Amino acid sequence: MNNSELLKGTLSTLILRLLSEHTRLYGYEITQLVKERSKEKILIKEGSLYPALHKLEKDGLVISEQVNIGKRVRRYYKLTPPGKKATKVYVEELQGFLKTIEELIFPYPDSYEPVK
Amino acid sequence: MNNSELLKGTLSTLILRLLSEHTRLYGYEITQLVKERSKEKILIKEGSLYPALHKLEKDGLVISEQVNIGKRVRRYYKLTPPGKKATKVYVEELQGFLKTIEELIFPYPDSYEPVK
DNA sequence: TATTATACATAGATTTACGATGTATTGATA
DNA sequence: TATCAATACATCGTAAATCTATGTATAATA
Repeated sequence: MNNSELLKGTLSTLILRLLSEHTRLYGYEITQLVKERSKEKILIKEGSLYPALHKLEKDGLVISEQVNIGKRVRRYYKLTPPGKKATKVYVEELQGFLKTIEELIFPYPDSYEPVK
Repeated sequence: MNNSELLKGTLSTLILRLLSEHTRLYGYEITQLVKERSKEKILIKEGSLYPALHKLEKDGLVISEQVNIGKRVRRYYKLTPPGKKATKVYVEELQGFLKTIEELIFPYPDSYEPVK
């Protein structure tokens, strides 16, 4: 068990959520943003990020735009209208899931009766 | 995105946690317990549960004991001493992760400055 | 000049949960 | 009594997601 396992299923929601609070973001910027805002606890690897971004684009939830910064290439991503709707749905789903897991993980009232 | 993806990485911790609050549990009982306590929101499938239990046993975190109930067989699982320690570690790790994700997902102060 | 940071990308391995399937007993009900 | 749902175990093959490792290249800094 490690963060990478726990991260599964939450990464795309996380990306969408971050995009929903910024006009546009590029890959490296996302990794730094997550790193900073999670206090180094979540470090998204390129091998996870780029495939995830490509999938989001393939699914029409984000669109990308290549920008030249000097000789360097930067690919900016932003939400599409369907992406904005999906973000709302996914975030709510994730919040619900987190709440459910917390209720299961944290101590609970002793109302449980074993299956007979 | 669905619960099964979100569940990844949390299932074994969930099982360990439930075992830490009961002397012993058997497979089917665990599915029902999770179903009940999650208000039907998390339904653990046999195809997930048994491999997970077997892995926990292989790793020495739980031990099982076969009990005959009439002609039917029941396999009870309980924590080993290392399993108890691991439970504590995993649960804390999961709680930390949930907290981190929540902080990332929920609205945050606008202190962020884009990477230059 | 060498190293670190920036910035993209992908191939292959690993992990994990699920769907489908199988076996068998028990209890309810038609 | 026959049938179906619930109980109870298990495994195989698949799909999805992330990581490691690797590669390319530019920019900044020591």
